[in-house]
This record gives sequence, structure tokens and C-alpha cells, in this order.
Amino acid sequence: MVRNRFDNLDEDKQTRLLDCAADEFAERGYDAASLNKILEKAGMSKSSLYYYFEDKTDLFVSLTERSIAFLMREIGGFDPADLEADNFWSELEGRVRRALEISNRNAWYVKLGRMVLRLRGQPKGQDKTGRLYGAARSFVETVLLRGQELGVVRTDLPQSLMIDCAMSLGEAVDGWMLTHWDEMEPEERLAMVTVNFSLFRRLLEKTDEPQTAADALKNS
Amino acid sequence: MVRNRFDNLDEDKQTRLLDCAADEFAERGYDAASLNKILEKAGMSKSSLYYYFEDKTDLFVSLTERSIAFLMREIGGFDPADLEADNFWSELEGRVRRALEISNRNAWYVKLGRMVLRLRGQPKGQDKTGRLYGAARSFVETVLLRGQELGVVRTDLPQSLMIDCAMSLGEAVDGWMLTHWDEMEPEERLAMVTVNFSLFRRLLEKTDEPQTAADALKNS
DNA sequence: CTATTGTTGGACCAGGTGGTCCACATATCT
DNA sequence: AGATATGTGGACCACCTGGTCCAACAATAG
Repeated sequence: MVRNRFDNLDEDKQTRLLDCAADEFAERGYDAASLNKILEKAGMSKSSLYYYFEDKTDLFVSLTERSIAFLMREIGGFDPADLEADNFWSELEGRVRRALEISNRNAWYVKLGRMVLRLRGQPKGQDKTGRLYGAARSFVETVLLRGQELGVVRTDLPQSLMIDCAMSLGEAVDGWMLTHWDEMEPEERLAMVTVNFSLFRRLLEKTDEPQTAADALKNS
Repeated sequence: MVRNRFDNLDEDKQTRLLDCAADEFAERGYDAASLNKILEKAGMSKSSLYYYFEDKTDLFVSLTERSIAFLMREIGGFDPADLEADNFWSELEGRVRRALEISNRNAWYVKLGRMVLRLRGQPKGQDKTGRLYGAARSFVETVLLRGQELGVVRTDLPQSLMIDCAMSLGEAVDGWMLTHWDEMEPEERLAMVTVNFSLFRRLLEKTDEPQTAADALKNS
């Protein structure tokens, strides 16, 4: 983002642009998203866009960073190190629940998730989006590592596979929520958080079963 | 595919084209895949491609249909109705294992999975690819419905969500296998089938727990 | 009122996309 | 040999992409 030019723009125009961009990015993914379509929807001309942002990547990254910052502020921060064995899952679910409460007026938090999660699979190691996805990924990793430390997250899978699966599941759940968003009442959405969370738990929670076959292939 | 022209082409050229196309489609997804790159890699000119296929979609669909046909022939067919409660998971795993054994010389079976699975999320309701993805999806649905009939697959989720999650997990697992393909020995790959399969089982298997909260939202 | 700065519309660009066309080459058949 | 189908190289097309540029407009400072 170029300086703080964008901050000085009318708040209406700001949110209009950002909303349209979020829609497009969430729906089509970073690569396939079209700047021209965003501009058209937002009623802004290209020269303006490039007056406020350096390029497509900058728009995308600024958008996500703003969203995350806003979310974190509303949620009240989050440090995986604070999680303990007996509250690991419930704390996590609580955060997600609060995040969803915030975005109940508008689906943008879910869109945010979709935008970021979709970066996996985009082949280009596009510098900045790559780093953003890497950050999201290592955040997930940190949480899961903490869970393993506490003995509540399974340790029998290759780490990278477990993370891939977690994020992929996240993308699926996120996409489902987004496509069914308008069919649901706010309280239904909240109920779905519980449902969705149980899926993650099933996938990632440590069980008492042997799992010997899997243990042989822990690394890489 | 235009007539049977393509069948009359040198087998070498056939497989070269198909291989390159599979690589490109698996790596970048249908939309992002570039015909020009495929042509370049395969050393074929565009007019030839369009002599054998109607368009990009036709190439893609023909490729997947051929692959599926070949796979089914090698595997010896597969009818979900034959599955029974006591062999549901083991039969399924057996099929996957055999499929992987076939593709151990070359990753194309895994690539095939990736190609199809990746169609989810491609926004265009592109006629033919849409139908192909729809077919894959309803195949998954059929299997899962059979599992529910037998009481071994959970029934507490919205059907569409469960399918989304299953396919998404499939994509993740598939992608992981593909990126780690060369680091593994054939027998390691087979071992990973077991690991991966346990993931699906965890996610989809019916358990004895109550799950009341989830049951309230079964539909849509 | 002028000069400087901030802001925008829109023409324009190179490069890539899927797709078309046609002239030429190569086989096949009579 | 000639005529006829089968196949291919490559120029070309319209379209769309992210991105540049500049002239004109608005606002503010001196």
C-alpha cells in the first residue's frame, strides 16, 4: 500500500473497494480474480487503484492484513502458548465462535478465510502472497504444535500432511459456509461452528488407538 | 474428441500429449492450465491439437475419461452396491491400494485425482467440466450413501458438507502424495494409502457418540 | 489569482489466452 | 501418374490480463 493515501480516502469508497475485492478474491482465488471486474463493481478507475496500491498483490495483501488486524482487535488477540490441555479445543472453538459472531452482519470474515486458504494450490511462488500463505500456514502449525505438546493433537502423521489436511478441511468448511450463508439464520451459523469444529477435532485429535502403521512414516 | 482420429495417431504421440496435459492440468488446475504450454512440452502444433480435439474442454474431458476407463479396467470395476457393512472400509481401501499399485511406475493416477478434484472451486459452470465434476461428486455421494445405508458412515452432517469435506480431504491427500512422490519408495507409497485412508475413516465413520447438536442441521 | 499538490478518467501497452484458417505436406487409393 | 483424403506448421484473430502514462480536474497554499 502506497503510504497512507488509502487511509485518507472516503471511508465509503474504501469499504466499497475492499468489499468488492474480497468478494472477487474469495470467489475466484487470487490468480483468477480480475482487477478489472473489481474495479467495475466498485465503480473505480484503474488509475485510482494504482494510486492507492502498488499492484494486485499489494491490494490483496493490504486487504487481508487489514482484515486480520481488525479481526484480532475485535477478538482480543490470541496466543497459542496460552492454550492448555484441558481447554485447547474449547478455547479454539470459542475464538472461532467469536470471529463468526463478528462477521454475522456480513460474511467477510468467512471470505477472508477463503481468500487465504485458497492460496494453497496457486502455483506461482508469487513473493508476497506466498509469504502471506506461509504465515497462515505456520500459524496453523504453531497451534497444532502446541496441541501436540499438550498431548491433545495426534503425532502419528507427517507434519506437512496434517497441516495440509487441516487447511484443506478449513477451505471446504469455509466454502460451504459461504455458499449456504444466506440460507441460514445467525444462530444456525453459530451452530454450524460447533459442527465444523467437531470435524477438525475428529481429524486432528489424539486418540488412544495404536496407529502403528502410520507412525512409521512420521517425517517429511 | 473428434471422431476416432486421435485413436489412429501414433501411440507415442498420444501418450506424450496426454502425459503433458495431465501434468499441466494436475499442477495448475483446469482454468489456469495453458494449452500453449502443453503443446510446447509435447512438441505438437496447435492445429494438430484442434484436429484431434474440439477445444480445451474436450481435451480435458477425453483425458480424464480415458484415464478413468483405463483405471476401472485394471481395477476390475467397482459397484458401491456390492459393499457390505463388514467390508465397506476394507474394500474401499483395497481399491485405492490397487489403483496406486497401477500408478506406481508413474504418478498419473494421482494426477488424475488431482485434476478432477481441483475442478471444485473453479467458478465457471463450464458445461462439460462441470458435468465431469458433478459425476465425480455424485460418485462419492453414492459411495457415502451406501455407507450410510449400511450404518458405517455418519448421518449427522449436512450431506453436501460431508461430500465437500471428503473431496477436499481427497484433494489435500492427493496433492501431498504428488509433491512427495519422488521422495518415496513404492512400498512407502502403499503404506501411505493406509495412513490416508485412516483420515477418511476418522472423518466419515459413524461413531456411537450422541452428536445431538449436529443432527439439528441435517439438510441443505 | 496563481502555483502547487492531490486525484482521476481513459487511452494505451505488451503479453498471454483459447481458437481459427489456410496453404502445404504426406499418405492412400485408383 | 494423378486425384483424394489425412494430417500439420505457423501466421493470425479477438479478447482479456495486469500495468503505465498523461492530461485534465480539484483542492489547497501562498
